[in-house]
Amino acid sequence: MKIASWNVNSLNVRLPHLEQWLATSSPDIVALQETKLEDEKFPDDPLLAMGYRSVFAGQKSYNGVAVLSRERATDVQIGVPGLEDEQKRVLAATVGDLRIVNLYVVNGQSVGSDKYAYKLRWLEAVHDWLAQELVTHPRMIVLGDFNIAPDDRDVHDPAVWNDGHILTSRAERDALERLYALGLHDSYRALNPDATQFSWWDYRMGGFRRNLGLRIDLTLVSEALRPHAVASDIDREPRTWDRPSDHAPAWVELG
DNA sequence: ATGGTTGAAAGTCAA
Repeated sequence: MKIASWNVNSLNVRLPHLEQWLATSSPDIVALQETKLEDEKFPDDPLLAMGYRSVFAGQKSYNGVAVLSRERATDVQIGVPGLEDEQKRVLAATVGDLRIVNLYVVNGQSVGSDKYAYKLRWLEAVHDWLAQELVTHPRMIVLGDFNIAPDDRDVHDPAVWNDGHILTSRAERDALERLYALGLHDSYRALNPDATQFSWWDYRMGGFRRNLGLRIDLTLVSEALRPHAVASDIDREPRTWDRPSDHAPAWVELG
């Protein structure tokens, strides 16, 4: 059972890449972020032709999340209950005996900005919600674009990506560690303790060519699933394709 | 990293 996350940065542009990647990687469940598509424009027909059903929550131009699955998804939840947020960043669904929580975490722009404050508030709301959700759904995978690099192993240059920097600031990492404290474990790091591999490279300044990346796309597994997580990796190949997303797919395999 | 690139959209905003 392979479960993946990919920020596609416009599903309209990236559908051919997604199709190619689905054909070769054959995941069972895929969480997509930044689809940037209104729901009526979601390409559910071509995906269904490849054997994937879709549930989605999108908007024009920005944000947008979806879950693709070979098995039908049920109990779809859009957004965090009780959190006022017109931005489509959260989609949860049950697939088989797994609860899938797809997150497109707020970027935050820069430390101290209004968007940074929004990011931290948003993460706190997600934390409180997931604490409740885990009671009823112990077999949970929380995955997506977290827009947080967990520690120095996850950045190309810790001197640059430090406490003063967005995506690596202490408060952001504290928020991520509060999710860990719920029993949500970073499967990639648990299975690859010494590896440095990135999931995002800035389009600018030849970021990918020079491997100036961060690992910000995460697949967290709940305590009940941790013993079943047998492999986790990042597939950087789609980042080499023509007109790529700036993110690569990250995945976890449950045995 | 005080620049630069991409996407959506039609001048900028978000990342």
